[in-house]
Amino acid sequence: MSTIRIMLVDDHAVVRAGVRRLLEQDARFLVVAECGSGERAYQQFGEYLPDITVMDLSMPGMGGMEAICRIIARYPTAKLLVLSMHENAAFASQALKAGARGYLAKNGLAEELIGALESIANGQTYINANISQKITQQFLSNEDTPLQQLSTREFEIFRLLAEGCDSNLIATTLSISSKTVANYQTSIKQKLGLSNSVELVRLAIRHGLIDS
Amino acid sequence: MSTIRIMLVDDHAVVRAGVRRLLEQDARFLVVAECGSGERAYQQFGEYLPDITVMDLSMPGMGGMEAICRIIARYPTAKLLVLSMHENAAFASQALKAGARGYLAKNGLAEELIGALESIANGQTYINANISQKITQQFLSNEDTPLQQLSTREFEIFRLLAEGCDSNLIATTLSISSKTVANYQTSIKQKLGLSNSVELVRLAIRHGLIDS
DNA sequence: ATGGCATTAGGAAAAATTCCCGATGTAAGC
DNA sequence: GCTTACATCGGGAATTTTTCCTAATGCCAT
Repeated sequence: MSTIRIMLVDDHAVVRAGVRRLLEQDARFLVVAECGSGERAYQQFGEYLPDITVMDLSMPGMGGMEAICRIIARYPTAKLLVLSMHENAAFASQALKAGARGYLAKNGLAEELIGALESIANGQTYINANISQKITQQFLSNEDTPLQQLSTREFEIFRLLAEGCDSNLIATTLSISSKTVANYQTSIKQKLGLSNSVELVRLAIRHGLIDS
Repeated sequence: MSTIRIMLVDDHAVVRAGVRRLLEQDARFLVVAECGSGERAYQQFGEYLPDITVMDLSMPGMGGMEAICRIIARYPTAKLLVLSMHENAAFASQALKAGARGYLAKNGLAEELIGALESIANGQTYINANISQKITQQFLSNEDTPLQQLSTREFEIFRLLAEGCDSNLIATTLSISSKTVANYQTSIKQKLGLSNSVELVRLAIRHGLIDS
C-alpha cells in the first residue's frame, strides 16, 4: 500500500503535534499539512490535496462543519474524518450529512484512529460503534431529537448562536447576509419551539453541543 | 538531570496517546501512568507517585479540579500541571488556588508543554502568558465572584432572565415597569462583562443558578 | 446633612426580531 | 421531461428589544 497523505485540522497545537507523532509511528501515514482553523483548512486543502483530512469540529471562527461543507462543495471526492471531542449523535449525523467519511471521538483508542484511516483510505466509511448506535437509536425512535429536523445550514447557525455569536459575526463567518442569519434564527426558534435565545442555549447544552 | 516520571490524566485516549508520544521524544520524560478520570487519577497517584501529573480539567464524573483538591489534600507537595482546553482566567485561577503548579491551554505549542514541565520539575511554577494576563486583569478589576457584585435586585432579575423570562413577564412578576427591567438587563450585562444573553445563561449555569 | 448607592423610569436612537415576500438551485418522483 | 418539495439566500416594513442618557426617590452610613 502506498503512503497515505494526511492533513490535520485542530485548533489545539498540542493535540495536533500529538496526533502527528502518533500517526508517524506508522510508516503508511504521512502528515503533509496541519492547521488550526476552518479557513486555513479550506485554503490548505487546495494546496496539498491530502488523501485524508482529520478534522476537529469545534474551532474558533469557521468551525469544522462549515469547513467540511466548503471543502466538499469544491472537492466532492475529498475524504474527511472527523475527530471530535463530542460523542454526540447530533454532531455526528450532521457531519456525515455534510459529507464526512467518518466520525470518531477523541476519547477513543489510538488504534481506532488508525483503523478509521485505513477504512477511509480504502474508500469505506468509519463511524465509531457507540456513536453509530446512538444515531441508529435516534433514527429508529419516532421521538427524534428536535435538532434532527434542522437542515445543515440551520444546525450550523444554531450552533453559532448557542456559542454566543451575534448575527453579524455569523454572517461574516459564513459569508452570507446578516439579514439571512436573522431570518434563519427566527425559523430555527420556530422549528424547535423556542421562544427566546435563553431556551436555545439550554437546549444546546442539554444536547451537548456546547458546555456551560 | 534524572528522569522525570509523569502521569497523564485526560478523558480523551487519543490525546493521552498523543501527548505520551510527544513527551517520549524527549529522554528526560517517562510516562509511568495514564488514566481518564479524576477518580482513577487520585487512586493511581498513590500507586505511582509521579514527579509531575499532567491533568485535563473537563472530564466526566469527578472533574480535574476536584481531583487536584484531593490529591493536594493528601500529598501537599504533589506537582500538578493543568493542560486544559479552556483559555480562561476563572478556570486557571481556581486550579492554581487549588494547588496546581502550572496552567496551560491545549492550543499552546508543544514546546510550551516541555518548558512548563521543566519549570515545574525545578520547583517553579508555569502559567501561560495569555492566561496570566487575564488573571491579573480580573484580579485588579474585582476580586469577588462576578455574581457577588450584583445588587439584590440585579441578582433577582439576572436569575429570571436566565430562566428564560422575557422583560414583560419579569416586570409583571416584580411589579415594575418593563422599561426598568430592560435597563437592569443592560447594566447587569455590563457589570458581568457579558455581551449577550447567551453568555448570561452560561454564567448562570456555571454558578448553579439554573440547570440546563 | 450629605455623599453614595439602589431602585425606579422615561425619551430617543440603535439594533435585533419578526413576518412577509420572492429568487435561486437541487434532488426526488411521476 | 416536468413538477413538487425543500434548502438557501435576502429584501421590505413593522415591531420589539436593547442601549445610552437622564433624573427622581429613598435609604444608609459617616
